[in-house]
Amino acid sequence: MSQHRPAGTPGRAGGVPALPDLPEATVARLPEYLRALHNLAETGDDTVSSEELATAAGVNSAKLRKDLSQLGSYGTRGVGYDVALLIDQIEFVLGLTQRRAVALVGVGNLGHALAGYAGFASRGFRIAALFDADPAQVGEEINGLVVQHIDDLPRVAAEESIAIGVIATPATAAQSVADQLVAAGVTSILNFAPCVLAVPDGVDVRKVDLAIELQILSFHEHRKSALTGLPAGAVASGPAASGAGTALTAPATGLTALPGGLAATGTTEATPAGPLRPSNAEAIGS
Amino acid sequence: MSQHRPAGTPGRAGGVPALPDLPEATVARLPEYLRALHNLAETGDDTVSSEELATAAGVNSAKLRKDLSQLGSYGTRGVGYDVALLIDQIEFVLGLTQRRAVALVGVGNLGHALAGYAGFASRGFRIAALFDADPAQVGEEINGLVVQHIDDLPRVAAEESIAIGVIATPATAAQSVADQLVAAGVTSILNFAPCVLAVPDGVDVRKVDLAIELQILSFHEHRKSALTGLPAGAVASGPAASGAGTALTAPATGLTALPGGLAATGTTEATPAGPLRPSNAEAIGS
DNA sequence: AGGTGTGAACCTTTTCACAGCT
DNA sequence: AGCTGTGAAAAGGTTCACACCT
Repeated sequence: MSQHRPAGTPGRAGGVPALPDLPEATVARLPEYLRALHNLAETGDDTVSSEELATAAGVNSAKLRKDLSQLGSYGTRGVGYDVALLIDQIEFVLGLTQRRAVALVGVGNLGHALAGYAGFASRGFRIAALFDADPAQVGEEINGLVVQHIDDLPRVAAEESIAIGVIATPATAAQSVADQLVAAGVTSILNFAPCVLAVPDGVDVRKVDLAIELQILSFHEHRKSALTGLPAGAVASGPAASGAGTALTAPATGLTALPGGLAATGTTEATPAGPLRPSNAEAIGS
Repeated sequence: MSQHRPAGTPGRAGGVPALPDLPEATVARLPEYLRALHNLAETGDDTVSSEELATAAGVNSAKLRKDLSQLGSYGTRGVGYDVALLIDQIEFVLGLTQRRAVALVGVGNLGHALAGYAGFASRGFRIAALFDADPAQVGEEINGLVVQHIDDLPRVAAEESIAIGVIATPATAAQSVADQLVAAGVTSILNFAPCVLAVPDGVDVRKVDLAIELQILSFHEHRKSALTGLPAGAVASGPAASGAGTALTAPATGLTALPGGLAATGTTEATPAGPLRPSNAEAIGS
């Protein structure tokens, strides 16, 4: 969201004891803690220390404790956190106490897979309807749901109280679909199409772009091979010429040969490859 | 990666003119710029201003300029950026001048969709091999590729120079698959399984968890309805009891009713819903 | 002893605002 | 006149280290 905060009204205001504004970074990690907690609960653990839970969630314990303290969370000093209690807390904060209805638009390749993804159901969501613009797809049954025409969206969205939409259409269709979702009352969108969506204020959009993830990895690959391959100068290949004008100086300017400092720009907390390997019954796929 | 930077060696060291350490936040945005640039190139634009490109990529222009300046990029004051040149620059930095070979493990529901995803091919990657542990799947042909048994990974990875692996297996199998990928020489992993992977130093992991994305949206939904629904006190529903001990005080403690300040914690730059709707020929799905 | 909660230091990222080039 | 490149300020996030509770 853009929404430059009105600059006043930070923490508490009236007499409400609320701790409102969870940092966005914390919000993004809570689901990971939740998953780890469910694993622990399955294996019968009653309490867990910040250290254990942190490892299971792939973060460090300081971060975890700070995150949980934001919830005003109830750990016990000297003991740890009550697993069941913490699950309830996080589920409450994330709004998962109700099973939320989701509309999925676009039942192509990826849409099909998403429609059949068991992880949504097991983690708080119910795919309530499938839509497509292609009449050839309409009527098909996937995983017990019949694909409906996108024009039926407003009616179905109202009937099913759908507030979250998933876009799995080609990029060309995505903006139009987003407009229709918003018109139908959807206020949160998960977008798998590789394009930027314009939406009104108050509507949240998250984007997942599969190719972008790979491109980020590619950067790190490039970086690593620049390090190991050629310790100093001598770049192997410049950019593949694609018809640009001026000579491509910048690549030659550097960026390829790194001096000394080793990459700190990484992506994951590379845990020490050992003990903990939380199993999880949830399957992606068939 | 963890890798606490050795604390010395920041920018340049020897005589190399390099500008090594791109900020990770910048790296994560470069692919988005690249996509936007390709759209512009298709529509015949030769140059683009930071303002235009920023809008097309869903960021603000200050951020874009800072990002591009990190590349030592060649914009022209008073004019803008040369589209073709910038494409080359970014592709070079991201290591996309070679088409990188990717191994995909797990051809279930999601794996199938990924194997058929055209966006990988069009954006710098070649799915070089498909693997599965299930003998029933082995031999199946998907999109022109025959599914091989995971045990063949080392051989194939060497033959095809595979450095990037994608995991689309159930969570239970993911760690073992990751180990096998690493053993086969893979140094970057994109993980779709809902679990944390332990990998050695020097291996990058990125994770995409579909349910987590929805849960983050759910939080914002929860937040919005807390705002509109009940301006002051009176929470409608506490957490669904799930067998915890102590009374669930914290939820009652607040978090539900927000005082004044409007949400700034959002997810997207909510662009003003208007002009620009970059079309893009890339399709997710069939 | 063991482990949470948290102020304070530190680092990264974003935003501002403007000098300086074309 | 227009637009990039960039220092400096502000905001946001992470890590440290320890007081304090059980």
